Amino acid sequence: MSDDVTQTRRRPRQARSKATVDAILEAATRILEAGDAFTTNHVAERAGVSVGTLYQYFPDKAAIVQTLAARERRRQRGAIREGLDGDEPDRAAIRAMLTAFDGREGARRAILAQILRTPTVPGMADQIDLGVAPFIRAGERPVHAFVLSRAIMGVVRAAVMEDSPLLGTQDLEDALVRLVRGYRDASPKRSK
Amino acid sequence: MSDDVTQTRRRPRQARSKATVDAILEAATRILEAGDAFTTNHVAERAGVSVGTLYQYFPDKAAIVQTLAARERRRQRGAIREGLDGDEPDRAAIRAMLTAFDGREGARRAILAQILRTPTVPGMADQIDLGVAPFIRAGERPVHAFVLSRAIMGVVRAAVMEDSPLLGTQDLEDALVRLVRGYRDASPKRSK
Amino acid sequence: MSDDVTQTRRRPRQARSKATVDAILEAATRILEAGDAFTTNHVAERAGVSVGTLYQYFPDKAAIVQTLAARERRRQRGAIREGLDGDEPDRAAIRAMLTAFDGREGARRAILAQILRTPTVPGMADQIDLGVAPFIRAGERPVHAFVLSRAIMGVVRAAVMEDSPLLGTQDLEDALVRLVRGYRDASPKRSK
Amino acid sequence: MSDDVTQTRRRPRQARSKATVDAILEAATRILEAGDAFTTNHVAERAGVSVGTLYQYFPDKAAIVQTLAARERRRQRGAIREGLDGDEPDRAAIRAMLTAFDGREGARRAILAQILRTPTVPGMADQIDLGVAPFIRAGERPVHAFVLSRAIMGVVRAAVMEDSPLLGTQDLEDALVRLVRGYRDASPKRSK
DNA sequence: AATGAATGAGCCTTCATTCAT
DNA sequence: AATGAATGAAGGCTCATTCAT
Repeated sequence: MSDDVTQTRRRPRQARSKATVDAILEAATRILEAGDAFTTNHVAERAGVSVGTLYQYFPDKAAIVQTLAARERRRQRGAIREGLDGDEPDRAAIRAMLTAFDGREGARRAILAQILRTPTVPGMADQIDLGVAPFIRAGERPVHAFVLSRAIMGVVRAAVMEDSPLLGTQDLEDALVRLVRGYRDASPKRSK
Repeated sequence: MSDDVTQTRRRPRQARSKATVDAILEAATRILEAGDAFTTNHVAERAGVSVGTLYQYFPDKAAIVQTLAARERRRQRGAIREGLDGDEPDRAAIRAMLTAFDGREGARRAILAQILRTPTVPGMADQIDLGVAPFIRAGERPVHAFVLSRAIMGVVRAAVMEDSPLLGTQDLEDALVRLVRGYRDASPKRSK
Repeated sequence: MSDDVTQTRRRPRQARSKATVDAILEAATRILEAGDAFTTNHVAERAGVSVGTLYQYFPDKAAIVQTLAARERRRQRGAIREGLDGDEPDRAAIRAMLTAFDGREGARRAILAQILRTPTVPGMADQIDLGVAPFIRAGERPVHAFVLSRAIMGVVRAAVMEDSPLLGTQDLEDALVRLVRGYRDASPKRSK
Repeated sequence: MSDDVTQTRRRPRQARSKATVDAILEAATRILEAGDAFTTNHVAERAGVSVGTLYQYFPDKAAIVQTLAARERRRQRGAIREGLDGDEPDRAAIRAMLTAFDGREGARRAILAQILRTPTVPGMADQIDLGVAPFIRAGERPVHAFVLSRAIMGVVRAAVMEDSPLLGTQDLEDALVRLVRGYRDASPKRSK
């Protein structure tokens, strides 16, 4: 539906709309990145539009964050998929996740923080599970996908939020790979 | 003992004071639990005291959360220590962490969320590292403590925040133990 | 012109804005005049706008007072300048200062009091010095400008604040002129 | 009445009271001096008594300031009187006023500021007038006492409040003397 | 007399959202 | 479609004052 890429002539308004939405999201990102107060008025101002316009495209403030979060998720998933063909898909996936935070760490961290702060960002978890597919042996039960995905996310989130010096190091990547492989290869002993 | 980060304005020396502080903390817990708006006025009201009284014992709103968080941490650490003597200290520790969230999950989750929401809750990370000591082989580098502790925290947090049905199951406990042991026993291969 | 210390948040470009700002300042004046509690909420209410609107035009409470003060200063300076061409510029200046308080003494007094009460109303003194130029002989040292200007201000302030019956009388004007001329013509004897 | 210096045995309570009052006033002074928040709780605490006790001796906060102000006035008046016998009584008086602010300028300034801030400090003006007696020729009308006293006070106040470098200089003293003598010797010309 | 815990009205300020233009 | 002035509920916090002990 909204994926319609057809190039018709009669979409000048929609083009403009797209530009406006982009401007708003870009502004939101920059504000988050800068650590400035994330208010609708600021976002609108920085986007060069009026608050009124902002509310024409987003029902409320949370919607902006959700959109940002969705974009982030999509990006990650894409990156992970790309690595599926290589000979170390798990490492590739981890590298993808970590790399995502290299460039504009500030913005990512802020988005992350904002997401954590926003009560309703549903579906987040499911999305993550998908992304973690490569880590799991076929046929394993859901609990394993859950544990592995949350474990990795936990480490990445902590590294970003705590501004850890480990971010960007080979050490961290190796450790995460070890985490995944160790889990996969360990015998699922039950408690006695 | 010496880890009480709480900055009380007035040391509650008298019985009445102690009761008041407890009432406030109890009210705060209940409000967090109920998901109601966590405002100083609400907390005070629910505690049956005036805002002024509240501010007589806590310098600001964040201090309340910090106190709650400190209590939680202390509890966890104690539980972990107890398990150190058994024959499966790692499992004991994990069980302790998970069990902590059994009873009043709502409150715990809320406290957790509130902590995440409160910018300044320093030392949290270090505390966590300490608790994770039993998982790590002596002599391992810091990166390992970091990764393991955050991984576990990530899983626990996710389970609590997402209200996962896995919470309280043997499956989850087993999976976490596997995570820890797998990591510990895996050979720390470097990337090529 | 360039002395507008006021830091307006939003420049009132539109007619409505201007009207709003005026309403706020007028309300502030009336409240000060009436001796009512000078709170942002009261000012807004009396101005017939919401607090939010008030804060759209003034960054904080102090800014309102500053604006009022700036207006007052500007008025006085203008009046003093006008008298510079006459044959009794010193008398003209004094008359200007005194006259300023004739009409709405209550308001002026309140503004004065409020200024004294507001910690940060910088530059006030310098402004005064300028206004006192006509009283001083060219080449005199700074101490003289200081003493004369503060002396006059002291008298005027006292008359206004104490609600002196002398206010508006020829006597007071004469006495002030005498103060200025006496000082100017006295030989600057040093102490022995 | 309260000047009764008789040393009876039966005044232990009153002695203690006196000590308490002094402690409170001393604490108030120190707080004013330090620029700390001048609140009744702070004053009581610093005085080593409870707020309740403070309110036992002072009906309200303003009373504390008034007492401080009264003390200050008394001190000044005394100093001025002492100089009346010398050959330059006017200079002596001025020196007395200025000297008063030498030692603990901070406190004086604060008291001054506090006085200005406190709406009801009645009688202040009259007291001042008395002190200025030496400046005025016998038989002059009230307006002259008013103008001269307020002029001097204005200069002193400004010097103190603006923390002028002139404070303590011979220049300032000379200028004030000049102000007084110039006024006294000037012919009281009327306006045309 | 003294204590100090408790009070609560009230202050300043923010910001998501609306709606007339 | 866009604008942006206006709204006002709500929040965190202070502090003079009271009163049971």
